[in-house]
Amino acid sequence: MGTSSEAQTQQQVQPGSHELEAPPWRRVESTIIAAAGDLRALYDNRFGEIDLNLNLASLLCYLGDFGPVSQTRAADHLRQGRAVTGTHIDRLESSGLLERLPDPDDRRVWLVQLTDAGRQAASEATAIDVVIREELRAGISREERQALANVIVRLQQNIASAQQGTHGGDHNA
Amino acid sequence: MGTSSEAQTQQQVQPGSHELEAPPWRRVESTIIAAAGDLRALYDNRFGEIDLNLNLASLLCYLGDFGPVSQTRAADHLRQGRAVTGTHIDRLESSGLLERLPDPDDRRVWLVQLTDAGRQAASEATAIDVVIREELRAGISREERQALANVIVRLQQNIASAQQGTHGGDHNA
DNA sequence: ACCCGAATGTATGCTCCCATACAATCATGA
DNA sequence: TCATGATTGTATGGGAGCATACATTCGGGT
Repeated sequence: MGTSSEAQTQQQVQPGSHELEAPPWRRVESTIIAAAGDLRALYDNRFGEIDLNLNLASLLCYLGDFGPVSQTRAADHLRQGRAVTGTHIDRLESSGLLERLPDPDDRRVWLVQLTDAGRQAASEATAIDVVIREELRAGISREERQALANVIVRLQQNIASAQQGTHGGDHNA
Repeated sequence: MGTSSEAQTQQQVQPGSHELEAPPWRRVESTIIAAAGDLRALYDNRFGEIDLNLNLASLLCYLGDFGPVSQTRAADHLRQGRAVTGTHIDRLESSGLLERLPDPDDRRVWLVQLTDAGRQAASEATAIDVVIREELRAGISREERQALANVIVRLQQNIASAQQGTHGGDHNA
């Protein structure tokens, strides 16, 4: 909040009063969504310092931990579409952080593998992640975090069940 | 999601084994982000049945609860930019769910107000929200939900603090 | 009266992701 | 062998949000 001209764009937090209680569905659900947005923004900003974002860094670290894998495998792991993952790999490849090797057993697939620079970037990304998590831990005990994750996982299961009952609806024939 | 050809696109949950533990940062932070994405998708799907999405519905209900307001005020409340809020209002206006009244005291602002159809849609949206929240509550006690929200709010404060220390980086001066 | 900073709503460009469609390739069965 | 279906990676079109830039209008100071 250096300049005042950016203030209204940045939706700065009211110092004293949180406006979270006001609307009818400012409840747990929207709290989670809002927190997730802030979280993602924080990660993107920090990873931006090494010319990455959360998804790029996740991909990089996944490749660092599990050897060369196919793009589809990486996409499944990151819970993203194959197309987007392909473009991510394009970018990281053009940055020299990874390389595509042909799979000797299947001419359709590329085996994606980190380069030395990629391994370096992955370790930097991991370091950044460690720092962020430490900052976020302030005032929150390990038990609380575990309980939090526990409840959220159950929540996710309920979400999945609810989604099955939803049935998009607009898809005809 | 009836046909099996869409299955791989939809990253359906593996019945038996959750693959959540594998990667190094599949921790609380990414759990929250993932859950938020699923949550948003669920809301969007359900609200899609009345030709809305989560943000549109939130805007609608906000207008329903708090009388006519300016677009900037609505944008601040929904934690969105003014531009996007403007386009949302455009859409809802062209759907006949709200109308723009000139502010007699300030010729720059539009006072946005629900129409009868808008009030109807808002009440439908609220009903949908109630149903969803009930589905999501399964197996999660009130205390757990409150503790969850409590921790997340503290987490959000930590995120905000961390963001202040981040300094986007491309902003000079 | 006039001027200059601030605020409102809008247009534009950018990024990110999804969903679909497609060619190439594999794999299975007749 | 060869035909059919499934799978991999990619191209394309679309939706959604952000940040910036802009014209218009307000407000205060001189």
